[in-house]
Amino acid sequence: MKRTGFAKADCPVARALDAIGDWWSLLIVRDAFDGLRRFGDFQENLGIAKGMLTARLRKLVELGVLEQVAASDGSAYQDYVLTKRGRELFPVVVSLRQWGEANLFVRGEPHSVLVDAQGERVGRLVLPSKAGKPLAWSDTSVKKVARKR
Amino acid sequence: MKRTGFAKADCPVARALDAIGDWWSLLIVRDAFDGLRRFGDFQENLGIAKGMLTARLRKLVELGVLEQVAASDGSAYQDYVLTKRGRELFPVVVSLRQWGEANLFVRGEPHSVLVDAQGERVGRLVLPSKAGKPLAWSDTSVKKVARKR
DNA sequence: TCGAACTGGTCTCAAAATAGGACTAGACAG
DNA sequence: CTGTCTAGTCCTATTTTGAGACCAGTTCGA
Repeated sequence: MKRTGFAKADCPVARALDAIGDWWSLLIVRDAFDGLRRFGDFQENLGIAKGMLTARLRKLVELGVLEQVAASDGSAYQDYVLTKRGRELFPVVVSLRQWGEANLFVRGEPHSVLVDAQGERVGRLVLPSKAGKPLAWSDTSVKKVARKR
Repeated sequence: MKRTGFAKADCPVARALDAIGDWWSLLIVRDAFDGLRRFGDFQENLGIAKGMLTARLRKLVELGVLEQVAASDGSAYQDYVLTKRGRELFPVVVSLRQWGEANLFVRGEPHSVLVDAQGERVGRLVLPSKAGKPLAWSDTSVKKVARKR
């Protein structure tokens, strides 16, 4: 009766969700992109139970998404910062943001926005094709690997 | 002691995760992108408990991600198909796939791949800038809305 | 046309995950 | 030194999940 896992799935989507697809992990990553680094910062900002946060941070460190480094303020404490692997989650966070913006706010309702260095709102993520035209869902399909026996 | 919710958060990422950020919803959506439509197909393919699946499908229909339509095979049953809102989750699923491919498989380990109409593997998602150069995490920041009082 | 099997659920129970808070060891500030 | 802050650990109550028994309506096969 264990929670079902997908760590061994053939599908990268399933593995990704197995690794970071819980209620908290991506919010922690989002906060890390926002510059939060300390245990207490995450805990206060998310309102997460401390035991939960401890467990999630540990898992994210194990996965290589975050790493612990000496605190940037010179104290004896530790910071949690994104690794390269963690920073590669950027498109995941951005795609969720864009879907949420477009679908979960009533017109005119305020929300935080992602801006570039000039303060301009960024455009939408696109999946480029060889030809240069962005690919839509209907232009693609998933090629499965042969099933194990 | 209810599971904490983010349905009212200012941050679109938090709302998106509140809506679809659980263990099953995005896998159901992925399967829908793969062409699955029937209750039994999802149940068999995911190995999800029926009660869970019933609850998740109901929630996805409520959210407007899926809708129930008369079965395409002419039987008296129903199909679950992606709505426009559901199809807009495509970049979310693709970004998870790409992160999973790059980070959760050992070299040479087989996995399913996303291909275009010609059978070519698709490229990576990019966040375009005005200038045409793709934006990276470090080129962006989140502008928060003023806190409610 | 009838019985068997399939479909899409509901219901129940036990196991696992989560929320919330009390408690604590070491760091730090005055 | 003393009190406070940080980053946890540990405990308990509650919620969520997993697994499967059960069931009504639909479809199939002979």
